[in-house]
Parts: sequence; C-alpha cells; structure tokens
Amino acid sequence: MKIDFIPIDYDYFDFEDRNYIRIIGRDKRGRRVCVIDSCPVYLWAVLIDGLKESKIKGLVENIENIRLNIKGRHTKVEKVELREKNFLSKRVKALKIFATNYKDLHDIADKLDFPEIQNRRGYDLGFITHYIIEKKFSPLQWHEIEGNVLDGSGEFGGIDKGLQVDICIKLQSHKKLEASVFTPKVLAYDIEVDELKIGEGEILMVSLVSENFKKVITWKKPNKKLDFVEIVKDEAELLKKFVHHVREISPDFLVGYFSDGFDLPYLKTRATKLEIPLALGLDDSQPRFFRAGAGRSLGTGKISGIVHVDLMRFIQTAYSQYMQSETLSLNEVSKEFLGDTKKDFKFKHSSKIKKEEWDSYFEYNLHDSVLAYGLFQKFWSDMLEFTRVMQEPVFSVTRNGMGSNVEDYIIHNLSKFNEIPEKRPTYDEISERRRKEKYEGAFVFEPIPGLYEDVAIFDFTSNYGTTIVTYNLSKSTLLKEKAKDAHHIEIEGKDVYFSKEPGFFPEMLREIIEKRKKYKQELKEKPDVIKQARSNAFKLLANAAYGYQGFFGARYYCREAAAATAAFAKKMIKEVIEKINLQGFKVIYSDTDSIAFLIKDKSEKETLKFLEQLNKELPGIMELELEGFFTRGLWVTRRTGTIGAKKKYALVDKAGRLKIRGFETVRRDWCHLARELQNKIIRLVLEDGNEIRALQYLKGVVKKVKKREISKEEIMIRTMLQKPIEEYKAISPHVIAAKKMRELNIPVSGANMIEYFIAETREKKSLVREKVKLPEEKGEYNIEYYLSRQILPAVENIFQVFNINVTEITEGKRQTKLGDF
DNA sequence: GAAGTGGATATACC
DNA sequence: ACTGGTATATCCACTTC
Repeated sequence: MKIDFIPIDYDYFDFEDRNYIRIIGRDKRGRRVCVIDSCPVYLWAVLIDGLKESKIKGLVENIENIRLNIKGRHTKVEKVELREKNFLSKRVKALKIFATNYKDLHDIADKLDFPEIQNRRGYDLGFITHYIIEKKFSPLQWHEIEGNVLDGSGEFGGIDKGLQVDICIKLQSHKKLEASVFTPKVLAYDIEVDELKIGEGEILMVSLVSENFKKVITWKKPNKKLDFVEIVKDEAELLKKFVHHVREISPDFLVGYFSDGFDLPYLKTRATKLEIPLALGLDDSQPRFFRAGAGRSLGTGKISGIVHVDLMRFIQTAYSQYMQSETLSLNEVSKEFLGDTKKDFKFKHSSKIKKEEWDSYFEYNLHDSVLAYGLFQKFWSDMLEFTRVMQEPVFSVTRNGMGSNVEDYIIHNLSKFNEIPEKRPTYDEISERRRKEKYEGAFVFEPIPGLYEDVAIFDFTSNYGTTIVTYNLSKSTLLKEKAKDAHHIEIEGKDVYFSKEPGFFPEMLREIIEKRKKYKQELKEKPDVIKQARSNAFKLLANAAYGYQGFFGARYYCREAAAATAAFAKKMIKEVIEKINLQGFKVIYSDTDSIAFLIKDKSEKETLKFLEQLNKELPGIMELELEGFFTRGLWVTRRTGTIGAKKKYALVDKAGRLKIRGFETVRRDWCHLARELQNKIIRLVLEDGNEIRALQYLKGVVKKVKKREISKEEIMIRTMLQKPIEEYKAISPHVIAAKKMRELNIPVSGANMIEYFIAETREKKSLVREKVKLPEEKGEYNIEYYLSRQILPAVENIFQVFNINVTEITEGKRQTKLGDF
C-alpha cells in the first residue's frame, strides 16, 4: 500500500526484545494512520589515536561477544563496524556498535571499558530521537510511504488491535514530499472546580471546543435552556462523557491552557478517585505524567496517539520576550493575540453560587476553551515550524525551553558534519559547572543625563551569534594551548585561543543566521504566516545559541566560548563607539549590541552612508543596522547620586511614537497611578522639549491624590510571588499580602500575582508592610506613601534634567525655584 | 532610635 | 534546572553610634 502520510506523534514499544516505533499521523484524505517501523540500534566507541589494525581487530572481536540479560531481555552486540568519523570536529576512528535493544545501550557502554576506547557516545539520545535521525522520518512533514497493512494480523503481538486508527501500516519505505498544507483536528478543553489544589475538589464542568463543536458537560443545572450545556448525573458521569466526546472527535491535538499543571492532572486524579478509566489514548490508555525534574518544575501529561498541548508553555518560550502582556494569564494573552478576553465571572465556591449565576459560569467555562482554541490557531504555524526546524515531535517542541530547542537542532544536524554526538553532562558535571563563577558579560555605556535632540541608533544584527561565527567560538574549536594562527582574546587575565579551522557548532550557527536572513527577506517580499514563523524560529535559535554554550545543562557547554563571545563583542562595540565619535558624532549611550548617538550637524543620509562604511570594516559576518532616527531622547540620573542611569531611557520618533525602556512606566510592580503619570510626563517632555506642560500635569495629579480622588484600581501594586511563602527570608509587603490572602482563603492566581495597596493606619507605623491591605479590605490609601514612594520616585529624575527639584511639589511645600504656574 | 549599609527580592534590558 | 550577564530600585534586616 502506498499513501501520503504526515507523522504527528511518536511512541515506541518492545517486541521480542527489539524496539519498534509507532507513529500516529494522517493521510491526505484525513484518515488516521498508524505506522510501525524499526531501525538499527547502535552506539559509538571513539578509539584512541594511532591504533594498529590488529589491535582494532582484537578489540572488535571482544566487543562482538558482549551479551546482556537485563530484566529478562536478551541483548547482544550484533555487529561492529569501523568508521571514519568526527568527534568534536576532530577526525577519529570509531566503532559503530550495533545492539538489540536501545534501552540496553547504556549497559553495553558500561562494558566497553577498554584502554583502546577513549569515549563512548550516542546512547543517550532517546529512541525516538535516534529513530528520527536514523530514518530521516521527521515530524509534520509530508511523506510518501509504502508498506503492508496490518489487518488485525496479530503481528507484533496484535499491537494494531484495539487501536483507534483507520489504517495500520508496517513501513517499508518512505520519501519526503514537497511541503503542503496540513490542517490538524483540534479540540480545546477547560475545567472548572471548587478547590484549586489538584484533585481536592469536585470537577463541576468541562468545556470542549472544536470546529463546529461547542459543549459544556456539567452535573449542575442551568437556569435557562442553553444549547451547549449537556447535563449529566454526577462527576463520574461527567468524566465518562468527557472521555466519550474526546474519543468521538478523535483530535490530533488536545489543547489546554496551563493544562499540564492543572486540567489534565486534575482530571486524572479525580478519575482515579472515582475509579473511572480516563481512556483518552488511541490504545485506550490513560494519560501518563512525567516529572520534568526535581523541585517545583511542571510535569507533563502525555496521551498516547493524541498530542496534548499546553499552550502556555509554548507561548512562554517562543513568544513571552516579545509580548506586551505583563503576565501569561489566558486573559491577557488572549487580549493581545485574539483581541478577546475571558468572560466575567467572579470565582466562588459552588455552594455560594446562586441559581441564576450558573448560566454565566457555563458561558465563562465555554469561552475559556474558545480562547484556547483561538490561540492554538494563532500559534499553529509557529508550532509547526518549530517542529520542522528542531525535528523533534510537537509534544516535546511545545514544552521545551530554548536551551533544549538549540540542542535538538544540533543533534538533528550533526550528520551533515559526520559528527558523533556529545553526551549529556552527568549530575556531578552539572554541579561543577554551576559552581563556576559568572564570567564578564556585556558593556553598558554610562549616559550623561539630559534631553537630547536628533538621536540615531545602530545595532548589531544577531550580535552574539555573528560573533560566534566570525571568531569560530565553540567547545570543539577551543585550543588547549597558545597557537599562532588562531583567534585569541583575554578572559579573566588569561588569553584563550580558538582554531580557525571551522567547527561544526559555529558552522551550524552560520547556516541558522543565513536562513534567518533569507526567510526574513522572503517574508518582506511576500508575507505569509509560515515564513513569519520560520523566520522567527531561526531568529530565536540564533539568539539562544550564545546562552546555550554557557548553559550548565548543555551537551556542548563551553564556558570559555561563552565568555569569549561576550569579550569579542565587547571589544567590537567599543571600537565602533570610538569610530562613531571620531567621525564627528557623539555617542551618548550603548548597551550590549546597540549604540545611540547624536547626529549633530550631519544629515540622515550622511549617517546612513557612514553606516555602510562601518559595515565594510567589520570582520566576518558581523553587521550593523539602523535601528532608527529619533527626534528626541531622554536619559536620567539614577535615583541616588548624579550619575546617569543605565537601561533606562525614552525616545520619540518623527511619527510621535514613543520607545520607553526601563522606566517605571514599563515595570509591572509599580501602581498604575505612578506608571501612567510617568508615561504622560515622558510624552510631554519629549514632545515639547521642555518641562512646562509636564510640571502642570504633575501638579494636577498631586492635587487629586491629596484630595483622595484616585480610584482604587489606580493604586494597586502587583508583585509576583516567586516561591512558597515559607521560603522567604525577608518579609516584604507582597509576602504579607500573600499571607493575608491565605488567611482569608482568597485563591492566589495561577500566575501567582499578588495585589495590594498601602493604607493609612491609626497608629504611626514605620514599616511599609505594616500598612499593606488587600483590594477587598476596607481602608483609605496612604497619601504620604503614594506621593513620596510612588509618584515622586517616578518623576523626580525626569525633572532633575531641567534642574527642577520636584520634592517640594509632591510634599506640598511652597515652591521657591520656579515662580508660579 | 536614627542613620547607614548590605542582602533579599522583583523586574527590566539586551 | 531547562539559554547568558548587567542593571535599577525597594524594602527589610542588621549594625553602629
């Protein structure tokens, strides 16, 4: 049989001691297809230099005799081949040692304790990864496949029996096809409960949303007749009904928001308690949960044959750095990406919900799934492209951090370089790496505070990435000793050297950067979501590659390479700053990869011409580009002292667009009153070029504060609880607020955002935390606190630029310096 | 008990 | 634990006089 097939989910099983992969996907007609296949299993033994042929022959014979019996599984070395390979960019002779079962490779590696072998590698990739590499059968790519249909034949112990698929094929051959559209079947879900602690309360309702399908299953009664509500007898029936609908719709993706951490484990726990099998898997299996590691890190919920996607996790790694949203809450994220919000419903215990309120609860529940469904559609092209680029199953790609994504990309591209994969660091190695001191990072220019006119900004495109490529910085190119024709730079008082012989890591990164450039260009010419997603994936990869080499968990960890990257980049930007000044401009600020300078008497055209000239002088693939021209820019002092504050500035361009960095305006842990006031002041100062209107505005706000005319919403301070309350050594205001919430049984949001305000107190209290009140508590805001600790700090150093001491205004004293406005 | 300082904590920039 | 370092600012905790 021959069909077109797209692999979606990968799984594996053992049969007669051997490993088989089971891939679930679709064909062009939308039929669900299961593909079963196997591949050779092997690991690598890297031999020491200069071994004689006879020695190798003897060694091979020894290895071929290895036999193991682990947990009743018979594994043996099946054959051994001698190969010319590269290991860490060095040419080596290596033995490719084939064995029966992938799970036993580690034990075989332990048996390879021969003096002729210097490294044992390639046994820690995981069978799915190993299979994808070996057979080049990559996820979410269309393939033409050929094979035999297993028609309940009983082959592989009848693995196809009872599997909810249309066809099950034993693979014979496959080839990749041209990219074409794939529209997956998606089902979004969301639950509502009384107790937020997993499994502690009853599940009141579940909503399900798919194409032309909207449903809320509940055992509570609606007030009016709502056509999307399906009423069942009790919680047990609800769970059964949920399973029934999921199986009937049989989606490729079951999608939730924070569902790894909440919905799926909750369903599983309740199902176990009520002894209802949560048979969601295509093979009737229940979701399995994997702990990602120790501590508080999230587990993952895996359903056999259906890809469970927790959108929050993907959005966090792929998008959060570019988002406007201040939290990853479903509400904010939906507002930003869908222009839609959650429905209004104030959480309360079901015993306190009035009869007529249930309908809006059902609508609320349904709408959460509508949002999750919408977000999936919005981010689908990104998930698709990430999966294709990293070549790992969607399940992992949507959960991985950027560190793992970089590593996946490397692992799946090693064969182009004939490279044997490096191993994962051991626990001890990780501990050792983590104990190492921080190395010196980026350069930040100390600005002279002031309001400037006509500012231009240049920045390096993929700065650290292009630095790594230009100077060939990586684990495999680091030289042990001083060398003549090598890149070298001083780190911590010592010179380090990197070979000029291209290493696979920098070369891979070169390709990533080139692809990013290419797709960005194509996107510009003819935009579409796929190109956008692809361009974005390569951009993120390029940016994360530097951090990866300095990351203690990386296979290709190299502190020297990371430190050298920062050092080369620092040297480079300082040289460029010098050149810009020498040309007659004046640099006023710089941070890591960007330089802001006054163009003075020069024109924009001349500035751009100079940029071209600079680019010609840059080494390797390093490149400067214009970030923009700005009509005015504002830099202020630090709060204490007179020196210029770094990472804090505001710009306005010709179109009146503001670009504000670091100021309280952009910090979510300041109250809206202070943030909006500061934003307004910055705008007025940048638009007018003086402080007159800004000062007037400030006075108005101060007056309002004093007259208690500020709304409660405006004075709320929001801070995130970063760890369990007990672990705090310092009891700061937000910890007090969190404690109060616990006492009053107010649930802490999923994002752990704590909200409070500072109130007037009867007695005189000196500590801020003694004045903390929750939004629901009665009390008036503390005028003194909001004036001196919120408003004043937010505007003080802006007016300082104009030599105006604003303390007098906020404290209500008579102005001496300025006369009257 | 005020004043000064360092540590803990949160958040932002690139 | 799940990319890196640099920086600001607040408030508490502690020391000193």
